[in-house]
Amino acid sequence: MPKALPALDTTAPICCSPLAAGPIGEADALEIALRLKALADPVRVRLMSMILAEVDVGVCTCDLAPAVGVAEATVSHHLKQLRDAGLVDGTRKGTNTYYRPNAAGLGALCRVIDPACC
Amino acid sequence: MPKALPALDTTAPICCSPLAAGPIGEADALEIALRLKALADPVRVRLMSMILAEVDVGVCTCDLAPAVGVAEATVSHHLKQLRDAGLVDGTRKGTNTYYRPNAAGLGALCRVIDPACC
DNA sequence: GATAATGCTTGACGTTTGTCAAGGTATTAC
DNA sequence: GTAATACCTTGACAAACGTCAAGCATTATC
Repeated sequence: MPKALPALDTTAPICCSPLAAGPIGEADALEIALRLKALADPVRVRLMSMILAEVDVGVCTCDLAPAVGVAEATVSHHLKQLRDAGLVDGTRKGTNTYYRPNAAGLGALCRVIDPACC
Repeated sequence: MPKALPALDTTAPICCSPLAAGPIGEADALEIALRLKALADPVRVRLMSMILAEVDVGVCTCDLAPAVGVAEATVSHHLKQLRDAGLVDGTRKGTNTYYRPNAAGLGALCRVIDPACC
């Protein structure tokens, strides 16, 4: 019986010692795990790569849905998770919502995983 | 109805273009997602931090289980996932199995997420 | 206003995942 | 050889997740 995971605000970039700095507490582990989980899905990985590829233009849901081959509602659901994890930003322009990568969130997550990387 | 994820050999470090290099295919996305998923759990994040902290000594299951507060069988289950994802290595010495981080696997995963990081 | 288009939310479903108890397999010590 | 220790595997159950259909909000166009 998995204990229910608490709901947290993960929109801000993760901010704690890197894993290699020593054993971390339950709270920090949960913060890291929630952000990793936000990216740990094939569809979301592909969405992220498309958003990163069009960093200067921005991409809307209607473009992403056919590109990954799932329903628009599902894409919207995935984008919400990426947004809640602070990995992408969405800005509305007219009827379209354009998504861009959140460099701070991605970089912070990367630094936590492997401090030797930077 | 989520389509069943195929089983892959993910013990080798991920080896494909970083996300920011452009839209990636389904196969690569799956490879990345499986490795991220291996780390996307609070217990596994804590286990990883403990293994990283004792990189020169190595840690055995019997030490890890009480430290994270779950049953030994559960720890073994988590360690298997980390091993299958190529993030840690386990070597048996007598009755104990000692775990060490797999720097190549961790570094490669990090590079895929954020190429600006290295 | 009225209509159409785009994106988000809700509900339902089947799959996957995390957890532990119980049993199994080596390896060491006597 | 026997007993004990350490680890892994299997089975079962509950929680979480991915997917889509249907309906709702918001905005643009007429």
